[in-house]
Amino acid sequence: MFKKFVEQCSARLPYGESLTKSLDRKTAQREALIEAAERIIGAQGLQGLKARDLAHAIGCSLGGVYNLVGDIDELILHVASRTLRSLSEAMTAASHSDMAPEAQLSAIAIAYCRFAQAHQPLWRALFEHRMGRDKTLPDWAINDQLGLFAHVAAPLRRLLPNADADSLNLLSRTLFSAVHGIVWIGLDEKLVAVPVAALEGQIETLVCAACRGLAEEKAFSHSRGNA
Amino acid sequence: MFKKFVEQCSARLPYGESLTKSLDRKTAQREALIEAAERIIGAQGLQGLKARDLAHAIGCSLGGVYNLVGDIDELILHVASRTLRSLSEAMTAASHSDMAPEAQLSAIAIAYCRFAQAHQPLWRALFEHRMGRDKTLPDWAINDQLGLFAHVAAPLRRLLPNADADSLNLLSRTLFSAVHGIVWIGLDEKLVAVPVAALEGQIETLVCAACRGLAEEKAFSHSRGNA
DNA sequence: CGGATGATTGAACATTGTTCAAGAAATTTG
DNA sequence: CAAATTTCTTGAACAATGTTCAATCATCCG
Repeated sequence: MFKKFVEQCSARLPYGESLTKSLDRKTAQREALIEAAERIIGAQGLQGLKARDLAHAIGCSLGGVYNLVGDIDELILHVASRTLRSLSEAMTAASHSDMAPEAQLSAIAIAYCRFAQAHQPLWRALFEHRMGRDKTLPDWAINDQLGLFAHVAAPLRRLLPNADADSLNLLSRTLFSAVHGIVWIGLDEKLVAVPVAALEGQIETLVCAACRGLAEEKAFSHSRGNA
Repeated sequence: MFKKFVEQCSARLPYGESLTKSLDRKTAQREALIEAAERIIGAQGLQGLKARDLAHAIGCSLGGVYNLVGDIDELILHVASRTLRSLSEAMTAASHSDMAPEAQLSAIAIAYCRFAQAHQPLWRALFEHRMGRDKTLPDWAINDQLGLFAHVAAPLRRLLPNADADSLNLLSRTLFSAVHGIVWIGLDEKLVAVPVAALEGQIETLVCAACRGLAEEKAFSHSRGNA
């Protein structure tokens, strides 16, 4: 009876060393799985991701995939997490706090646009993927996404020194989302694609216009703080 | 030999009257199919649309679905077309050209947001749906979507009387996309949802700020017309 | 080595979209 | 009306895919 054995010595792990060794191997293989998934999504989009291809890519059997990861959804979430990390890095790299706030916001937005172009399938996967119904998004995945808005918050605070923290949070999200929308629709092959030069120009135009308009909004701290 | 018969009198349709009658019945059933699909997507989202359910819903066999419509993708496109029509109507209804341009643009944006809330699954389906690979979007579907930008163009022209037509087209698209992005991310259950009141407030804030910023941009017609 | 335990496998299942040969229905012709 | 011809409809079959799990294999301890 294995159960009894475990109950007797739950503190000491059975097969102590080998367990960790096999765990290491498992996490390594899991990493390989995530990387394979990333490659596939990057090349063929979310739709191209097939359990059998993954199994073949990392050299294990079909069932093996499912003891590295609970689910294909979970796997996609891991890829998304990676994508968000590199996206975040790209935005950080473009964000110089010695610029004027509008220029910094523009630069962040342009960086977002470039990243989206350069890794379109991975980037689209971030927003296309819907959890299979009833399954709910784990917290870490949500927090990853919220981190994106943070990039916008700092320059925005400099732009609007009178705004309170809640307004700034909301506005960060809003400005980010606006740029996201422009890029999303601008790169959509479904519609007539906008030339990329024009797209970046539009982003800059809108970000600058919004900045100017926001900065002018008198006393952003109180009267205009819409609920 | 039927072929020979057809060739002999290609002008007169064989089974003349009955052909049109059966065509009528077919288009009627097709309409029913589209409506059923609309109901299902509206209730359960794109993922909930199953060929077998559709067959059952309109009382025909599984195969029958495929001689009303070539494809599930095509069916979704028809539903999307309907959704775009009602969305367009909602925006038109909210758009009063006796308002100040900024107010009109705000009103259109708010109408977009309300429609999206009220018909979230149908609205999301517009942007979530990707054509199965290699299949390409028919022209009528593309034109449907481009029509949305037009709502923004008229008030924008009043706001920026000096802007040339190309700039206006691009800017319409940009402004629309920005609002779209705000709504898309604002309503995303994946992230912490923004309260709807706040969402509408944000839309208004951004649209107004952008309008002010754009209007100030001196001589929008020439120097600043980014490529 | 032998037995116990964990890991891996791949065959089997469930769910889908899609096709198509065969049967049913309808329409024309004689 | 009956036969012939054409069209429509059907649902069984297929292919692709995610997921599970009993059986097999590998590994580790004594």
